[in-house]
Amino acid sequence: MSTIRDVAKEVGCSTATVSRALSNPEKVSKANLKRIHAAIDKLEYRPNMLSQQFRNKQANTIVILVPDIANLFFSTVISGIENVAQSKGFNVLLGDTRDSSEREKNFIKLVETKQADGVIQLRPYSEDSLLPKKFVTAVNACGCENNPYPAVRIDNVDAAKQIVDYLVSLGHKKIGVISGLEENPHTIDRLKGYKQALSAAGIKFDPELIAKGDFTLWSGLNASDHFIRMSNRPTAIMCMNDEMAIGAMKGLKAKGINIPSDISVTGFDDMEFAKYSDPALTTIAQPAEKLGEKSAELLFQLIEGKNPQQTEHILPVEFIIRQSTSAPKN
Amino acid sequence: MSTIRDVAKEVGCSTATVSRALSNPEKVSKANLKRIHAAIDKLEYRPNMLSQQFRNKQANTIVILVPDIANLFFSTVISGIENVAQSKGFNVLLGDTRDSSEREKNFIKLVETKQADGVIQLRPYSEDSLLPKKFVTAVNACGCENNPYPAVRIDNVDAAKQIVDYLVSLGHKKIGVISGLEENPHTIDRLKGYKQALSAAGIKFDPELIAKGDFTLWSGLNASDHFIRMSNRPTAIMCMNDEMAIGAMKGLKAKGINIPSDISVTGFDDMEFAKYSDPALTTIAQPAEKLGEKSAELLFQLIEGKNPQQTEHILPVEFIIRQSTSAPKN
DNA sequence: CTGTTAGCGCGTTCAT
DNA sequence: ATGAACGCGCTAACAG
Repeated sequence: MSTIRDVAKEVGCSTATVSRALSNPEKVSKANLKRIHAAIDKLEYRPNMLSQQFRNKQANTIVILVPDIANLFFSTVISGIENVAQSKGFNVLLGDTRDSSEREKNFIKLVETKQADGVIQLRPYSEDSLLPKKFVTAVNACGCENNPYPAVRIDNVDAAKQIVDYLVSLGHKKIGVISGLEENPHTIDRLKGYKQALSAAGIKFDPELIAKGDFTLWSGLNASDHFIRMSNRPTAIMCMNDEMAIGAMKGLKAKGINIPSDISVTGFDDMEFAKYSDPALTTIAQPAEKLGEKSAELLFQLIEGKNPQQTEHILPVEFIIRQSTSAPKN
Repeated sequence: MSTIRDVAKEVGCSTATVSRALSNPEKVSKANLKRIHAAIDKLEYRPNMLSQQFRNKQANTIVILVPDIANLFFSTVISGIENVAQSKGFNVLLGDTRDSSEREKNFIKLVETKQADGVIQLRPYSEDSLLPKKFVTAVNACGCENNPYPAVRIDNVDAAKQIVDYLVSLGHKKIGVISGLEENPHTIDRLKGYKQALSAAGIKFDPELIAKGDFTLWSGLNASDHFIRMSNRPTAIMCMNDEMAIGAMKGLKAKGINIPSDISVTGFDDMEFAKYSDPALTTIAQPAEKLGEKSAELLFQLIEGKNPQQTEHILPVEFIIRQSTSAPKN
C-alpha cells in the first residue's frame, strides 16, 4: 500500500503539498492539484487514517453502550444516533454489554485510551453505574430521573400516570401491573407514576396486583399466570413494555380470557409490532429515534468543547389508544 | 493525560522498559514491574491506543455492513459477531447502510484506510455489490447462492422447498407466496425452492399466486389484500419472512378469515415474536446468532492471514411447526 | 504557493 | 534486564 511519500515522489513535490491537496485544496496550485490526483489514482493511494487519527488525537468515533442489541427499542435508538454520527463524519462503535459490568468497563476504556471520543449509555443510571467518569465524555439516553451526567430521556413517571389515568377514566378500579425487575430504574419510575395516578383517583395501592417480569416476551406470558390464578382478577393490566404485553395477551387468550372485554392490556414503547398484535396494543410511543438523535447531538456538543446550556432533555411521549383497552364489563 | 514517558520519568527508567512491562512483563525485573505499576496508578496513565494502532498497523476493529439495524434478525446476527469479536479483543464498528451504496462505500473505505481490518457484509451479493474489493478483507453472512467471496449462509432454496413440501403433504394444492422485492437474492432463492417443490408435487406454477412485499410488517398486511380479493383463494400462503407473515395474518383475520382453518400461513426466520403471534407461526428457524459467529470466525482467519480451506459454510435450518398451518378444509 | 523540519506516542531493534 | 535511538504516516509551523 502506498503512502503520502510515494505520491509526493511520483509528482515531484513534498509530502506537505500532497497533504494540503487533500485537506486544503484551495492552498495548492491547480497544476499540482491535478498531478497529485493523477498520482493518487495511479498508485491507488489511500490515506492511512490510523496515522491521521494519531496525529490529530481524535478517533472520530463514538461508542454506544447497549444492554442488548437484539432489542428493537434499542436498535431504533441506535439508528437515530447513527443518523447524527454519519452527518458529523463520526463512526459508531457498538458496545453490546449484555448487562456485564466487565464488558461495560472495557468499552469505556476505549474512550480513556483515545480509541473513541465519547460514549452514549443506553442503560439508565443506578448505584453500580460506571459513569460518569473522569476523562470520559458521556451522555445518557433513555434513562430515568436524577441522572448525574448529561442525559436525554422521557418522563417515565408521567407516561405511566397517563396510562393509568386513562384506564381509570374508562372505569377501571382494579389495575394490575406487569413490571420489570424491581431495582430497574424504569420499573421504579413507572411504578411511581402508577401509584400517583391511583392516589389521585382515590384507589388504594395493592401489592398483590404487581407481577414481576423482566421486559421479555416470555416473562410477560409467565406473569399473566399470576393474574389468571387470582379469584378476583384485575380488569386491566399495565405492562411496562410492549413485549411483556404481547406475552401476557398470549397467556390470557390461551385461557379464554378476552381482550379487552374481560381484561384491558396496555404496553409501553410502541414498537412496530404493537400495531400488529391481536388486538392492537394501546401503548406509550417513545420517540426512540429522536432519543438517539438528541443524545448524539448533545454528545457532539460536549466533544467539541461547547458547554451546552441544557444538559437534560426530556422528550415528549405520545399515548396511543388502540384496541387492547376498553371499559370494564359492568 | 500522561504518556509512557511520564511514567518512565517517574520510575527513573526508559520508556522501553515501561512498554515491555505492559506487553512482555516477563522480560522486566520484579522490582521495576512493581514500581512501574505504582507509577501508572499514580499518574493515571492510559496507553494511547491510537498510537499503538498506528504503530502496529492494526485497528483491531471490524465493520459490519447492515442494511437495517432496527431489524431483529440482523441484530441477532450482530450479537453473534460481537461474541466472537469480543473474545478476539476486536471492536465492532456498526455500518448501518440503509441500502445506500454511498454509505456502504464509506464504510468499506474504513478498511481501505486501515481504520478497520475487515468487514462482514449482511446484504446478499448482487450485481451492484461493492464487494469483493481489492485490499478489503471481507466475508458475507446471510447471503445466497453464488457469492463470489467467502460466505456463511443457509440454503434458502432448500428451506423454502421444505416449507412447501410440508404444505403439500398436508394436502394443499393452491399455495400463495408473499415475496420480498423481486430482485432481492433471498426472494430469488426462496422462489426457486417454492417452484422446485411445486414441480416435484406435479403442481403447475401460477404467477397470480405471487404477491410482492418488501419484508416489512406493513407490506405483509398489504399483500394479504391481493389474496383476499381473489375469487378462488389459495389455502396456504408462504411468506418470505416472519414480519410479513404476521402482517398478513393481521389482514386476513381482519376480514374474518380463520388461520389456519381457512388459510394456512408460514413465515421465515423464526424471530422471537413468531412464537407469540396468534396463531403461533409455523416457520423456518435461521441460526441467526450462529451465522454471525461463524462469519466472524471466518473473517478472523482471513485477517490473520490463514488460508481457510473452506470459504463457504452452509448452516442448517430448522423447520418449526406451530399453529398457523393445518390441512385445508375438505 | 511550496518545501523543510519536527514531532505526535509507542514498540522495536541493537547495543550494553 | 535495560536504554538509546529510530521510525511508523501524517500534519502544523515556519520560512521562503
